[in-house]
Amino acid sequence: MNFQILDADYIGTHDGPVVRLFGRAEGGESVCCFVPGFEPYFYLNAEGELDKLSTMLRERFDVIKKVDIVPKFEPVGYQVSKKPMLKVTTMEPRNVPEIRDDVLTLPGVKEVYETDILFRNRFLIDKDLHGMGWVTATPSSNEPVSEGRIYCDSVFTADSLEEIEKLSIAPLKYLAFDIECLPIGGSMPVPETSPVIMVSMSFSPAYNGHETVVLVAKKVEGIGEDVECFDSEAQMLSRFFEIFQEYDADVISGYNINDFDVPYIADRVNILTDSGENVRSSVGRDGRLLSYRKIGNRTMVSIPGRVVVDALPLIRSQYSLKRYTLRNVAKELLDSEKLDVAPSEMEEYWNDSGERILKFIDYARRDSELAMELILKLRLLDKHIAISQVSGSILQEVVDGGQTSMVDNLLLREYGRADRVIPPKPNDELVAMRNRSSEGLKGGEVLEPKRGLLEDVVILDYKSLYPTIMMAHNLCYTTVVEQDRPDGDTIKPPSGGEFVSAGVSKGIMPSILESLLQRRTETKRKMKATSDETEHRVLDATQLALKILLNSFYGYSGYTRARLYSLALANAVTSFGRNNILDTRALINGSISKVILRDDSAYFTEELSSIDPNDEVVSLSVVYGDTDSVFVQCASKKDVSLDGLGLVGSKIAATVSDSLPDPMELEFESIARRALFIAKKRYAIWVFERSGDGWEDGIKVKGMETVRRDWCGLTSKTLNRVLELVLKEGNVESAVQHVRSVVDGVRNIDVRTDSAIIEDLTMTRMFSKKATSYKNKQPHLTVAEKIEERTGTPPPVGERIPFVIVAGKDLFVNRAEDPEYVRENNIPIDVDYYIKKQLLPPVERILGVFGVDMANLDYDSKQKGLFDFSDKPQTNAVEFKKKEVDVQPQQQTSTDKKSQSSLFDF
DNA sequence: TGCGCAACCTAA
DNA sequence: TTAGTTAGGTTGCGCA
Repeated sequence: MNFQILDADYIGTHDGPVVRLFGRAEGGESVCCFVPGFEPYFYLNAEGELDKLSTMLRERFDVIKKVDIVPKFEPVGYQVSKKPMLKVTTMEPRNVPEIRDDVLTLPGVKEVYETDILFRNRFLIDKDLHGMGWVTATPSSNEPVSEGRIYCDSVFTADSLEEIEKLSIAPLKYLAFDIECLPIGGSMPVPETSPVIMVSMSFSPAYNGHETVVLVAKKVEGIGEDVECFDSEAQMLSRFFEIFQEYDADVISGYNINDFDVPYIADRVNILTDSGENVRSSVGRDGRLLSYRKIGNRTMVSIPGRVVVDALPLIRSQYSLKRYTLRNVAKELLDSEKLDVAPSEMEEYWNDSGERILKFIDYARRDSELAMELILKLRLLDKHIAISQVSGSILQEVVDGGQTSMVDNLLLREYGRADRVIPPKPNDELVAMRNRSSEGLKGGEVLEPKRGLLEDVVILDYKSLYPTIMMAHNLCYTTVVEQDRPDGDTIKPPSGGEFVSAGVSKGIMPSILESLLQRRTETKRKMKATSDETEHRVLDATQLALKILLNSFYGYSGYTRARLYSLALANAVTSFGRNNILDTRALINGSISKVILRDDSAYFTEELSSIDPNDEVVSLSVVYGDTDSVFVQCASKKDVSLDGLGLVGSKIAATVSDSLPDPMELEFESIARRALFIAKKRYAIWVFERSGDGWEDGIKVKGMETVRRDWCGLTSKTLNRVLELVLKEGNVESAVQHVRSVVDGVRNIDVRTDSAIIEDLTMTRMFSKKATSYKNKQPHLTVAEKIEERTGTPPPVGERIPFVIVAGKDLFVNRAEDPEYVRENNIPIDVDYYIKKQLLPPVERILGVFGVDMANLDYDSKQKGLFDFSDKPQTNAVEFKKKEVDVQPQQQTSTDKKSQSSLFDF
C-alpha cells in the first residue's frame, strides 16, 4: 500500500517501541501503519578503555540494551580519522534522556551525542523517510499492535517500508472550526463562566454533502439542515467530537485556534466533566482527547495523526499587515467581509428566537468558512508541505517550528551518512556562554548610496550569495582546521581562521547545499516543462522550499541555540560576502567601466577594433549595493533602450560571474528607469523587469514610510502618489501640489463629520513585550493601558495595537488613543502632529532632493514665521530643482536627453 | 541644541 | 522543549 506520511509517533509495548506512521493513501483512505523493531540509541565519546566502560554501562544501567563500539568523527573540525565511540542502545526511547546526564558522570566520559532526538525523527532519519513523503508498505500478517481503537480507514503492521518517488499530494481532508462563547456583560469570555454556545465547522471536501455545519446549544426554529440544535452545551460538544472523528480530517484549522478555541473547548470539557456531564473529547487518530500545553507564552496543540494548522500565525509570518484580526485579514487578503455581532449585543442576539439568532448563526458559520478560505485560497500550506518533504521533518514540526528543526533534520541525515555525531541542543549555560564570549558576528556590507534622483540604473544581485560562498570555499563545521593539520590546501577567509579545501575533504554542509541547489535548478527546469497547473504549483512550492532551506544554513551557524554553532564559520561566510560586494563594485567601476552597444550586442572596448559613430558608449558606475546586490548607473550620450540596458546588465553579470569561483553567480535582475535613493536601505525605483518578450514596469519602494506599518495610511498614500509622480511622470510640481492638497485636507478635518478619516490616521505598533519590561513609555502602550482600564483585559503580547494622536498639551506618548474610542467619542485629533510629524518629514526627505522644503508644502501653516516662507514657493522649488540637477554631471546627460519629456515640462 | 538611548520596523 | 542572522534609519524623550 502507498501512502503519504502525515504524522509519526510511537507507542511502547512489551516488545519495545513501535513506531506509528499516519497518512493518507493514494485512493483516499486514511492510514495508520505500525512499524516495530526500531531501537532508540545515542552516542558517547570517552577516553580510556571503551570495553571496560561498555561493561560498566551495562552493569550500571539496566535500561541499556546493548553497547557497540563504532568509529565516528567528532561534530566539529577537520579530522584525519575517525575515533572509536560507544553507541548505546536503550530499551525505551525515554531512557535516552533519563540516563544521559548520569552517563556523563562516569570516569572517562567526555561527551554524549544525539541524546535529544525525538524517537519518531530518529526513525525517519535512519530509515531515510521524509515528512509528507510517499512510502510503500507491505502489510504483515501480524495483528497490529493496538492500544485501543485507531480512527483510520486502514490499520496495519508493516513488514517492510520504503520511500517512493511521487510528486502528487494525497487527497487531504481539511476541517476548520470556530466557536462562539457567550460573554458575561460584554467582556472577554472566560471558560470558567462563559459557555460555548455555537460551534461552526467548514469541510473540504464536503461532509455528507455539507460544506459547513453549525452546531447550536439551544433549540432554534427555522434553521437549515446544516444547522444542528442541542439542549445543552455538553450535547453540542459531544456532537462536535463525533463529527470530528467521523469526518477524519488530515488538517485541522481555524483562526487563532491555538490560543483561543482549542484551550477554551478543552477547559470547558473539563469543567463540564467535573460537573457531572459526559463529554468525551476524542480527536486524535488514536482516540487521544483534545489537549494543549502552555510553553512560555505560547500554546502548543497537537493531535496524533493529524496536523493542526492555525491560520493566524501563518498569515502573520507570510503577510505584512497592519492588523491581523480575522476581519482585517479577510478584507485585505480575501477581499471579503467578516460578519460580526458586537460582544455587547451577543446576549441579545443569542436570546432572540427570531431573525437575530438566525443571523448570529450565519455570522458564526462565516468565521470557519473564512479560516478555510484562508488556508485553501492563499495556499498557506503548500510551502510547508514542500519544506517537510525536502527537510524530512514532520509537517506539524514545520508548521510550528522555525528554521532550526529543518536544518537539524538535514544535518542529522548527512552527518549520519558521513559517520559524524551531532551534539545535543545547547543548555542555557552553554547558550549564555556563547552569547557572552561574543567577539560578535559581523554581517553584510551596505554601500553608501548616491543620493538623489538617478536614471537608467541596472540592478544585479548574487544568486543565493551565502550558500554559494559556503560551497565555493568549502566552508563547513567539518572543514574548519582546529585539531588536525591537513596535508593539502587550506582556505583562509578574510575574517581569519582556516578551512581545508574540498580537495582535502569536502564539507558536509557544502555537499548538502550543492544537492539542494542542484535539485532547485532541476525543479525549475521541470516547472518550465510542465503544462499541468497542479504540477506546476507543487514544483513551485518545492523550489521555494529549497531556496528557504539553502538560505537557512548560514543563520543556523550563527545561532547560539543551534546544535552546531560556529562563529568562525558564520564570520567566514559574511567576510567573504563583504569582500565580494566591494570587489564587485571595484570591478564594475574599474576594469569594466564601459560597455559599448552595437548591433544588439554588448562589447568591451578591447573587444572592438574601433569605435563606430553609431555605437552607444555606456559608462558604468555603482551607485548602491546591499549585501548581495549592486545598482549600476548607466550613462550614455543617447537614450538607451530597455533592451540595450538589459544587454549591459547581462554583460556585467557574465563578466563578474566569470571572475568568481563556482557556483557564485551575479545575475541581471531588472532596470530602474528612475531611481530615488534617500539613504541606505531606503529607496524607490521605477523598475522594469523582463516578462516574456517585453518588459513589465512598476514602482518598488524599500524601507521608506510607505512600507512601514508604524506610519499612518495617509502618509503611505501621499508618499506613494508623490513617488509615482516623481518617478513615473517626473513631475515634481504635481507632487508638490498633491502634498499641499493633502495638508489642506488634514487642516480641515472635523472628526465629528468625517470619522472615516480616522482610519487613514491610524498607526499601529506591536505590543512586543510585557508592559512592565518597557523602559520608556510608548504610544501603543498608553493605548494598551487604556483598553485594559476600559474592558478589563489588556491586548495580548504580540498583537499590533492601532492608535491615533489626539489634540492636547500633554506629551506625545500620553496623547495616543484607541481609534475606536476616538470615533465613538468625537475626540479631536492633533492635526498639527499629523502634518508636521507624519506627513511632511517623509515627503520632505523625497522632495528635498529637488529643493522643496516644509515651507513650500505647508503653505497654509499658522506658524509661517517659523519657516523661511516664500511668496512663490512652487516656482522656487522647481528652479532649485533644475539647478540641483544641472550641477550633477551624470544628470547633465539625462537632462539633455529628456529635456522635452515630462520631467521638466511645466 | 545636540547626544545617547530605547523602541520599532525594515533590507538583505 | 520555541524563536536563523546583522545592518540601518527614524522617532521621542531625557539630559547635559
